[in-house]
Amino acid sequence: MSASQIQMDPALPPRESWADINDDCPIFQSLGVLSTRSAFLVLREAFYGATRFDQFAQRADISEPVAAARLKELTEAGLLEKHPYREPGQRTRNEYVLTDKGADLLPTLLALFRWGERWVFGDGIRADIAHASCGASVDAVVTCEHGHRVPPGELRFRRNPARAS
Amino acid sequence: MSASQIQMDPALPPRESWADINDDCPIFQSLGVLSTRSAFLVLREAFYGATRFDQFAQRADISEPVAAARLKELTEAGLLEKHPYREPGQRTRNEYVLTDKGADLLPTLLALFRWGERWVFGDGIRADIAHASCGASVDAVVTCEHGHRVPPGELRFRRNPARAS
DNA sequence: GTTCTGGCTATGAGATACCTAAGTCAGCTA
DNA sequence: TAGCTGACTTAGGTATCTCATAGCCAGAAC
Repeated sequence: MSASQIQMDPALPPRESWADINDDCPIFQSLGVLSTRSAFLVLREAFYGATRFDQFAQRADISEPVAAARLKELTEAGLLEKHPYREPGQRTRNEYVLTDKGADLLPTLLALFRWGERWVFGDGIRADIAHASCGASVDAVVTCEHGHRVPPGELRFRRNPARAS
Repeated sequence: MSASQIQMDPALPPRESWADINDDCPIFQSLGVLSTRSAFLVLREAFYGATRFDQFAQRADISEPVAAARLKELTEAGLLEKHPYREPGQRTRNEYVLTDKGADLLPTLLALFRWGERWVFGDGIRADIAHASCGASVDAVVTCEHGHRVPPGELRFRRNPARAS
């Protein structure tokens, strides 16, 4: 096997014989909410500070019906929350803010961001996300609970584990 | 602004006025290859050890035409490589293996995996990915180049930076 | 009351993604 | 030479995603 593959626990049966191969997979489940491009773009804008309907539509460069559909889905899925607010002299409006569940997608978005920089833009860096207090660029780094940086070849998949935490 | 939003460099103009808002965005560019559910599933199986056509189709639980289309796209995009090989008494076949570019999506997939575990499965953990040499669970952790673990509130977005590296 | 504006909603059409079922094709086996 | 098998490909249909355009509605402003 190549160094980029995840080692499978030798005690596991061959993958072909697993039941519910997708229903039991957290990646597949995550894609339930995130299967469309516009969902990623709406979340991107939420992280970049958008809260209002027209901001999402305009900044993500998606049509209003799509923005409405995505905001509704993401709200129903618990990634965004609708908060009514009122500016003086204006009627009540809703703003959409990230919940903890939505905010927890930051490592995923950041990993995608960095991958795109490295492999699509290459050296022509157009933007950067940095640690505000020290100025260094950030990335989503594969790390174990003991704080080790883990190279791909040292990953092992196992089922129903007794988790160390 | 909420603690989950990324701070924008104050020197930047308001986001509404940015040109090429998506063309310049590495997330958007990454979604060019990864906009479908089946692309994620095919990559998942590549990380789990699939190399042959029927393994991808069966293990990802997608139809053969979709598997063929995705393998072709991912190969053309440089995430997978086709390698002819031959087992004794068999004719030549192709195996599909992750390139460096494809393997570099591991943090993204892992981040999605962990998010699904936390927010879809909750405590009913069905699987785990661990550091083989120490046994601890791994995650994709937002970390700066100086090694700091960076909380969401301390992220800052900036454009055309002089990168520290 | 009439107008205006922000925040959606409705409609219809085109592209994409997926499925099942059937077909092709190379090369080993008998 | 006539299967057989693994690796796709083709055909045809449904569902989903997206767009552009147009409409609706609440609540100021006038």
